[in-house]
Amino acid sequence: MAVTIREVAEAAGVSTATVSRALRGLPYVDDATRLRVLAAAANLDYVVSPSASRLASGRTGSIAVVTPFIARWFFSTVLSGVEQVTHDAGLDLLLLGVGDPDRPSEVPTEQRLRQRADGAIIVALPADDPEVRALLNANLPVSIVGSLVPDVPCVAIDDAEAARKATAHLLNLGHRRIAVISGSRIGSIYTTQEHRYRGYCDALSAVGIEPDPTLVAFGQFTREGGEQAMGELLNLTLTPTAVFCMSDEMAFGASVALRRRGLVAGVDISLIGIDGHPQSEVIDLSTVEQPVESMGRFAAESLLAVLGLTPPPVRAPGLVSTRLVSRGSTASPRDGR
Amino acid sequence: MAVTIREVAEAAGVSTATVSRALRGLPYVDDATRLRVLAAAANLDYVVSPSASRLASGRTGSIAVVTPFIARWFFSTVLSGVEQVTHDAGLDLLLLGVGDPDRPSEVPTEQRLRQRADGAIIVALPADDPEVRALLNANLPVSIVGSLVPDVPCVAIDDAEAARKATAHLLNLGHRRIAVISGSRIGSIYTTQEHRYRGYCDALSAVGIEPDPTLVAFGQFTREGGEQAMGELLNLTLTPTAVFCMSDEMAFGASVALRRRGLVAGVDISLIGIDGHPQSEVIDLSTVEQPVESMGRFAAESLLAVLGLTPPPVRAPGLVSTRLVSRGSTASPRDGR
DNA sequence: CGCTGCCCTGACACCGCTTGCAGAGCAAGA
DNA sequence: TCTTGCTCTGCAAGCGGTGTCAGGGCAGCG
Repeated sequence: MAVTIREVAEAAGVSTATVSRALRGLPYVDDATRLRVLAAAANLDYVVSPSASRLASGRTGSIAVVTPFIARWFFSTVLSGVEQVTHDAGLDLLLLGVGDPDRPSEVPTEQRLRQRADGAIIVALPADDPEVRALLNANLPVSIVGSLVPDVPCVAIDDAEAARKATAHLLNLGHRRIAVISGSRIGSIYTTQEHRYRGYCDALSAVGIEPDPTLVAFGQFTREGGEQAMGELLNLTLTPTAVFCMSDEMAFGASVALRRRGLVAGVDISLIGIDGHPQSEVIDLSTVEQPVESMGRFAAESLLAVLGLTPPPVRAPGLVSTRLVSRGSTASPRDGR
Repeated sequence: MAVTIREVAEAAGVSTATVSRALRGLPYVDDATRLRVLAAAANLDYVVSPSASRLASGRTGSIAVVTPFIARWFFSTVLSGVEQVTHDAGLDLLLLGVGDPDRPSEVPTEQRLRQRADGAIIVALPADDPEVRALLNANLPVSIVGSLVPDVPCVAIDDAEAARKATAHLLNLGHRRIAVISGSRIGSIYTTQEHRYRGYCDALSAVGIEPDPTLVAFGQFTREGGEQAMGELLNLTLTPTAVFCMSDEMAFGASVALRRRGLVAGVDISLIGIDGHPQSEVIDLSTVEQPVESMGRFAAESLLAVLGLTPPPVRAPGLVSTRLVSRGSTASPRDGR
């Protein structure tokens, strides 16, 4: 069926071992021989069988991305960054969803992962989940996007700082009653929201404001959730003059809630998110931008480096910086509020 | 290192052949034996080596998604649908980007694809591109999202009809000078825009309006492109009263252009897109919705059926229906315009 | 001229699993 | 009792590469 290394060997008049060496650019192959082999291979449209190669060498030539979501902007953008790198490096990219993210028992086991990839990129999975931890402890090369774990290459933003920036921006505009739309009420395994909540509190405390628990709503990091959370905040007797949303998507939902009540973001209530989602510009939403695609690229590059396939990237892993983008959705509070 | 089938065989007191059969649920294995094997395997944390299994059986147990984009909403949403299905079926999902989409010479060759996947899902790639065509002609099981190709399982919307719906909606509201924001000026290999342009023209012709070439702008199917295209339309001496954008993302850009000039969609100019992008609700954009995630799921299910892994899906492949969603961005033209 | 050491090459034993084939055991039918 | 036909199991030959090892050729050196 498919053309095998043996046929190439025969066509080039050498042994299969030599073909293997020539094709992979190993040393100790005469230039003339190598050329003959390359020509024969090209001539026959030969492609090495990855299965055979994997079996024999133990290397899979592919890396896995383990992620709880695929369609959401943050995740697909990370994925896109990863793909650019793996594509250029000639590696296969295996996409492993985690199934229902609220029941993360679907994290692939180390054995399963190791059998199909040389390394894995873990996107925004909680490092203290037992299954994730098991993966990290296993000596499978891993690179992480979205949280910091000691002794593992990571890319993440400083969640607390990003939240502080956003909240401080609102404070600087003169807001004092600032609500926050967080993820889920129950202590989620995802730590992002806790860090961001801390940053929010820190910013308030810094100007002597006591965080008000009634000004916390929960939006599940989804647009719909953000919409509902904003609805709840608007039902308070004393409504906030500004809302810090822990993600742009929730801010989008919040802006829908505002519109439904005839309110305008940046006029009646200020709104800020975190992400730098492309749509934030569309609705003129202030936000704290994070370089998501390069984070994906960087995670992949770090992993390749760990695998010894490339020299290590110039920048050291760790925290990447965020940037406040002030747009029309944030303004000083109106008089009398 | 890893546990092999031999160790399981030994632990269960049977041959490797029996282990293989028992684990895969093949017939002709005594129930008691099967149970013993299963227990031994579980006990040892055994996972079959996919490389070995692939090499021996010729089946890879994985399917490939070939796509020009990953981060864009339509594509990541399709991908998400596909992943749900492959995940449930226990198949590996290989993600193959096409590199720079304007130079689609990076479409993987049949040989390369066949070596690493049992079948492929091709997302929104032009069926008349020579490399894509080569893939389709090869007898590798394939399923297509986004265009219709004879004798291949496909899911797509009727692009012309969707465009007709959108345009007719504007016409019904009383608009007569309706512009269109298309993809790229040069005859792109992607046929989507041609079909949608035809639908636009058809709708106009149906009410006796001659399509006006000066009312066509090009937005590359990106937000930025849509913004620029709308800018051009607004610079016309005789500006349109409504604009049909061939995608929601371009409509998002268009709405930014409007805002920058202090215009309001649905008041000064009507705007409609195609997609049903979740953000369309956020900016109150009228659109023609397509069921993107289920399209991905359906493509995957069809492929599994072709591979003989599942019974064929109930619904026949082909065109899926779209739904006009009328929102605030479309309204009757103001008097005097 | 013989020896050493370096290139280059081929033979061949795996890698871990699947599968065709053959054989054993056993029940049913002749 | 002897076939016949099942069910169940093991043997062993691959699948298509990789990597170790040994060997041949040849230049350099004593």
